[in-house]
Amino acid sequence: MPELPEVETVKNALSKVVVGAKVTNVFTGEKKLRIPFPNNFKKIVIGRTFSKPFRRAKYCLLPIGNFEFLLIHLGMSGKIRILNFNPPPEKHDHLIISLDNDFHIIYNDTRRFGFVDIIKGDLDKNKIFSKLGPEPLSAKFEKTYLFNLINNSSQKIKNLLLDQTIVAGLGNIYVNEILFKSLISPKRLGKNISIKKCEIIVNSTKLIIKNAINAGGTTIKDHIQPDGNLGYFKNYLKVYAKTNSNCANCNSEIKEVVISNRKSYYCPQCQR
DNA sequence: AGATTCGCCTGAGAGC
DNA sequence: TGCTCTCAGGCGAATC
Repeated sequence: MPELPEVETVKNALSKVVVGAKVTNVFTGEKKLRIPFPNNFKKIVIGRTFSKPFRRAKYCLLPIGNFEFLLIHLGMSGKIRILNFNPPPEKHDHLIISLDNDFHIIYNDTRRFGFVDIIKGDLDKNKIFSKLGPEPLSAKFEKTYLFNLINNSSQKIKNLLLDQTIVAGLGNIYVNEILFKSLISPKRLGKNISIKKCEIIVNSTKLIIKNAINAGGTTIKDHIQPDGNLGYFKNYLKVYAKTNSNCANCNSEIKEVVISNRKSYYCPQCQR
């Protein structure tokens, strides 16, 4: 389930092979992703040269020209493989981009919640990107910013942290871990969180996201790094999918509860 | 307008 | 064994 650290891992891997490389061929599968490939996709992409990829929230952007980008979103089950030979398409391979340096970028997505698109123009004016909140690792994501956005809210903190317009890139796994580290219940309402607690949340977020990036993301079921390795942050998870195991702090049982149709895992003793 | 729910999709795993 | 059911969850659309 690719969240920010998983996409960061993908972006870093792509950066090593695509910069300065020219697209020589493009394969697209028959099946429609969440958004279909744009018209003339192959025509647009073939012959283009990539410059340095970057990431915003859970999106990976590969510049292919002036204010023009190949946009990749991995959805739930999207994976990138990078190979130095031209592979026959496997099941759920939806896109293969062949480069003049003999590397091949493969987009594979079992559940097809992801998409690949081409966008143009200033990102600040883009429909997707203009709405996103700050990156969790940026200076803009700090306690006063968070406090001002949530201190009138009757929504649960779990939902507020998943809201991409508040902070961009967090998903279910990391929000569970962040709230555990912050000792705050996922059910606590935004308006009942002090600025001091906001500071704790912000610091926990930055630490967990940094550590997850360093570990190559989290492999629960779907995520693999583009080199085929797993994401090792799974080894550091304290609560996510740990129902009935023991809390690392107090040894009492981790509980699960459904909030807005999504599983939350927490320690009722430690998290208030 | 803000909050909540639904639908998209496949495969793994549970239960019978 | 094989069928049916449930679950995973990012995100935008639909609905309350």
